[in-house]
Amino acid sequence: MSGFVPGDSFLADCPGRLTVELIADKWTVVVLYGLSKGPVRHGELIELIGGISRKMLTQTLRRLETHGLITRHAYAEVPPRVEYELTPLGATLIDPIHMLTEWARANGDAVLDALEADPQPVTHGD
Amino acid sequence: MSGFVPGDSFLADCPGRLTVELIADKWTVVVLYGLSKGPVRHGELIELIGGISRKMLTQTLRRLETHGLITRHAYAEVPPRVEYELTPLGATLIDPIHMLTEWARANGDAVLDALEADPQPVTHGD
DNA sequence: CAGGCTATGTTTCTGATAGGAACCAGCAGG
DNA sequence: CCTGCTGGTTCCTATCAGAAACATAGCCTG
Repeated sequence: MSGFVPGDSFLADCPGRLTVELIADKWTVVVLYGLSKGPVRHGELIELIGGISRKMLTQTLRRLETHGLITRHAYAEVPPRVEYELTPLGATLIDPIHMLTEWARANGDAVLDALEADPQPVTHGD
Repeated sequence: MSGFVPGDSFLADCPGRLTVELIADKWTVVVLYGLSKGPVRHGELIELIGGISRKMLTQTLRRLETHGLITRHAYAEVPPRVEYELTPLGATLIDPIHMLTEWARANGDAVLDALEADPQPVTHGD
């Protein structure tokens, strides 16, 4: 192998690995980013994120809630108002998430550029 | 909204957002982590990662390759030997990835703990 | 008072995707 | 000739994502 020592690896069935699989998700990262500036409403997230359906947003928020990363505060008003907010635990995720998003912002063009340059051999295509 | 200014947001259809969706993926993060120490063979990744099928690994590697994050070097030997390695661009992802994995390693227990504590209302379950 | 509006969430249906297992290539060795 | 090694692909199915319609529940309008 390469330089992996037993205790170093989260590459197995362990809490760390499961947690990576929890947040390493298309919508999860974006939602957490959307919550990184403070409490946000459901509808605000829909507009802010763009492209996510209500279903996926609710589903993602629920998962984060049950994992203790965000809280859900529903005000008993009409029309309903629901705010989501990072928990202290969830707040510690802001830094990693921001590093990722900053990297994407900085290198997004290079990545898409490489994609254009590679006309994808299409090994078994057609 | 909260504190999002127009230029700040990657929350739209832009290179940054697309790139986040590229790497914010269950296997992608783990594979990149597996490659972070140097060139690794296909079979090594299978064992190292654990739980990934050859199909998903190949698929993930191909996607990373076409996006310019890794290179694939196939040696014309028998039995075949194929090594994957981060490109310079891909290497700049190590820091963000490691921050994420370190967070997961540190907080994995807390996350799973919260999951146990929340017996998930099961809104429409059953 | 009927009907529409609001914001959140759920249901339904369908197309895409992940996952597993079997199969393929190509050569070395018994 | 048959087996094994390694990387990769194909097939099939269970699961998931996405879109759109429906549900709720009170307020506002006509």
